[in-house]
Amino acid sequence: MTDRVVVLLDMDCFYVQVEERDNPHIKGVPAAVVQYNSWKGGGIIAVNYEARAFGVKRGMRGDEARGKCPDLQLVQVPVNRGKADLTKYRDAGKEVIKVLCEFSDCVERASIDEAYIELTQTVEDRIKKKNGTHIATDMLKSSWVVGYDKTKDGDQQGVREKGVHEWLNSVFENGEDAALPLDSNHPQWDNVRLAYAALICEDMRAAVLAQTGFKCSAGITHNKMLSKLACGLHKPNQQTVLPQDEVSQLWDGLPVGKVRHLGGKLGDSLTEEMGCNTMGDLAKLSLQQLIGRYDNKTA
DNA sequence: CATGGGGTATTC
DNA sequence: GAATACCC
Repeated sequence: MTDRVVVLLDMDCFYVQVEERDNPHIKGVPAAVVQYNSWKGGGIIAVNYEARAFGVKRGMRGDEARGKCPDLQLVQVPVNRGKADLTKYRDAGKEVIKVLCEFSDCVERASIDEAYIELTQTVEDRIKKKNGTHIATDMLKSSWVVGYDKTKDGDQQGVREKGVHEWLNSVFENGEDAALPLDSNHPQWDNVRLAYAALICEDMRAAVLAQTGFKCSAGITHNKMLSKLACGLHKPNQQTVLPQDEVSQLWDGLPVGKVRHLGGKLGDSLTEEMGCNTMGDLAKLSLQQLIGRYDNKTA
């Protein structure tokens, strides 16, 4: 089903970014947010990328993290009535949602720091308005395209740019502006829409940064499941397009537990009882086979 | 005691 | 409304 265009936008180490905005002191240096601190330095619930380079992880105790990174800045979650109070992060999340609503009237808040944005209509409007223009490689400054992103370490930016260029050429066919006007008769209509969605998403993330000061990553595909997956492929402060024609290759190497909702008991059951190690294995099963083991809806 | 507070969705 | 599953 490739009818819609959907973006998942995920804030990078959000709680730390909120604290960095409040206190520029901790910007550019290793930092983490902890809740409570009396027992072993508190539990870490967010880590910035500077601190991740030292091996600091979510779930670690503050003391343990200081062992790995002596200069780590630890910021405590405010406490209210004896409990960790996440209100300030929740409010900051609302600021982001407000910006996203400028780009679509269908925005789903999925958590404090994530939202799904239905861009189908926005993309269609943009294509109609911008018809006759094309998308140049340098308009997609922070975009990656799955299947065109093979990096052999070094020159990351060069690999990214080359991949985007090749993909745009294949989608728009020699010269990036052939086969106009663009409409649903275009032989690569779904990819044309993803390309415009990537362009809009670059603008959307720039607007989030300009209006809130926060950076984020995004996934751009035809549904929520794939956009969530794509978002995680290039972080932080980047975005990833996953064209539908690349999905089966991606699935062949992807453990089922990496997909949203399959990270728990259902995923384990698929692996142990149905023999599915990867999403590729799962895709080979028929609906009938799944109905034999799970209830209708789950199947 | 020792990740935990909080969200959605489903089922009974 | 409680219990369960899954998520960040």
